[in-house]
Amino acid sequence: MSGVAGPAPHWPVNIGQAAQQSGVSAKMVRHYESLGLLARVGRSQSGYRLYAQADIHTLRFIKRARALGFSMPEIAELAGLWQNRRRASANVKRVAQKHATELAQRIEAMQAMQRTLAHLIHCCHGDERPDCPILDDLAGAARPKH
Amino acid sequence: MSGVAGPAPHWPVNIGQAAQQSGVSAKMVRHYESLGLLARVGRSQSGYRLYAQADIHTLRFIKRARALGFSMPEIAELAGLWQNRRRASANVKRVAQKHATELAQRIEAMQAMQRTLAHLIHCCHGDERPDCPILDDLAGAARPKH
DNA sequence: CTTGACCTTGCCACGATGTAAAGGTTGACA
DNA sequence: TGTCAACCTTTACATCGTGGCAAGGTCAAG
Repeated sequence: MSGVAGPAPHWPVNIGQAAQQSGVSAKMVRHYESLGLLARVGRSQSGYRLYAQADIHTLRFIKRARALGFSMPEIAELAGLWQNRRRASANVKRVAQKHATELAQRIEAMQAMQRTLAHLIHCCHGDERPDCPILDDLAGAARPKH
Repeated sequence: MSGVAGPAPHWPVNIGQAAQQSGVSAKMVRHYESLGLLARVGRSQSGYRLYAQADIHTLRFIKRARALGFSMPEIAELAGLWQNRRRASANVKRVAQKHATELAQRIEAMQAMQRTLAHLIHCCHGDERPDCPILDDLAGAARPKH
């Protein structure tokens, strides 16, 4: 089963192994736990955290959700739904839809910036002379559009 | 001259007026000063900051550059070029070009997220049943593409 | 017993902005 | 004169996700 390289570790594992298996840094594993995203894991006699395979799955879930840009509260909600066998997929879809909408808005804002930038860059001859439409715009020259 | 509403203030003005005239919050005016973006302004006998019209222009410059997504170090560089009469517009253009490139990369990353999200959302029927391709994806189902 | 790799907790940093606290200044008004 | 509100001052803390460092405990191998 363990498609990852290396000898199959014997479970449960310490945080280093958990980090390696999940691709999440040990630091962030602790952080997720402190946020309540990860159920509090067991501890060894000496206080080391002990992770079962289910915890690794959760960590991978979080990592994938982060890669899609979900915020931590959103991930918390998604993880809750994930572990609830009686969930309605509509709830999951709603969270994803909301995130997608916000993402689209941020993209649009950045694209607006980029359009303006591209225009200014296009207008700037970019030589040794000091005249520069980019600076003129930033200075609020508010010069007529044409 | 003062196209902004209200009676023309008598210069120099306090930070509140400067904030209002420039559209930058008083908090951020102080912050920009601490970053060295704004030349240290004069002070009244009682320690109040005093702003001349040139300072308002600089604040508007910073605000506009922020609106285009430039970082504070980039704005510092741009402001330096702005105030240097012997600048080469090529330097300005280089800064803007670099920013535009980074912006494009971030936009692309977010669009990649959005494409995946849109696909997953499309696949999720979003009803009361628990089956959900969104959660399946997050759980690393890594199901075959078809 | 020592060494080195691992783990623990806790604090600081980023970037840009907001909020809040605790106190000084100013101007108007009774 | 006293008072009050509006303004200013500095300082500290919050965001969000991540990295790094420090001081110390644990464990396994030599």
